[in-house]
Amino acid sequence: MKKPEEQFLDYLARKRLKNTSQRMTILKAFLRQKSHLSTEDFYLQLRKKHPGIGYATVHRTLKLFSECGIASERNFGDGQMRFEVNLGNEHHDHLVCTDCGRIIEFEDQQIEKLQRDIAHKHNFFIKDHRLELYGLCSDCHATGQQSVS
Amino acid sequence: MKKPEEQFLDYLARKRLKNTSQRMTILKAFLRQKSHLSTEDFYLQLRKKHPGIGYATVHRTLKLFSECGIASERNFGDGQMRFEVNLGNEHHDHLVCTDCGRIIEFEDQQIEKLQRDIAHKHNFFIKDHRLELYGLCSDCHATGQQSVS
DNA sequence: CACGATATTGAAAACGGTTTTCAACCTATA
DNA sequence: TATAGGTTGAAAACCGTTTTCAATATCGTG
Ligand SMILES: [Mn+2]
Ligand SMILES: [Mn+2]
Ligand SMILES: [Zn+2]
Ligand SMILES: [Zn+2]
Repeated sequence: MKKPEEQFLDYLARKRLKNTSQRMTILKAFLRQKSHLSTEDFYLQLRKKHPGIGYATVHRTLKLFSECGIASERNFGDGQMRFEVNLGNEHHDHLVCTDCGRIIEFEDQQIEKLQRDIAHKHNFFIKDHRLELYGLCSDCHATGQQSVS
Repeated sequence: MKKPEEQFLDYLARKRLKNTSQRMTILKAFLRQKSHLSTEDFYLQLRKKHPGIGYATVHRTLKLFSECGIASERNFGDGQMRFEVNLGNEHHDHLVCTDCGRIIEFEDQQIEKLQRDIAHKHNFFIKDHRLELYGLCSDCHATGQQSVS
């Protein structure tokens, strides 16, 4: 597995795109951030240290990360696109706490197998899938209460 | 299981909402339509026979259907909200053809069980989940070609 | 039935996240 | 350094969803 930095630079070269200071700044920040951040949240974080970089550039660069394979776009149904770093290339799915927003990742080979079985049964060619479990994480469940809103 | 019409009328009564001709027209049309239609598509269909009914009313009424339990909102990641009639109350998941838009429904108790196991393992309380398999349906796969776009 | 309180309607505007536009600017190459 | 062409940030456009608002309809009550 190539390092993310390398993978991104290779992609830029391949597509005759340019290596700019903004792109490198965003890349470093992105690799350091916790994952599953929305574009907006990531931008707000970044802006603290790099107030000169515009939202549009952040947005475009995150899309580049996704195109070159070092990031994945996620959509947890709250109307915001989220991005996460691809560590290795293992697939995983998510538990999403609807109270505190916590995201827990999981992988289950049995489920993946059963999905392939279903697709096969319908003569369906799977290109991608998404499995998300929504509910309350251990912290939010423990109290027996959802946060007062 | 109560009939959808009845369930909707009960809901209106319970919430002290009014039984209007628009709502009844939309209800009848909705129960007749094929499921998984976007608000826009449903509205365009409806407008052919009932040009007087506005988009806002359609939108609001579909939300009412969802609230009273006779419909479910779906989001297949194309940026459009979709609605489907709840036949009975059985849960199901979807195969989504990314080429022709065909939706195939399925239900798999093994997967549901494994999901509960995962939630339990993380001490997570599941309120809802979504599982969608994206790819090519048998028709679109058979040709070996995606449609020329 | 008529009244009046209250809910509903359709058109248009507002909303919110995403994407594009554009003129100034930068990068890579020679 | 000169040039071609990609990049940038701000602002505007976009697009599906939701709200606003004045006119209208519903429905319990007299
Ligand atoms: Mn993840
Ligand atoms: Mn369905
Ligand atoms: Zn939580
Ligand atoms: Zn298809």
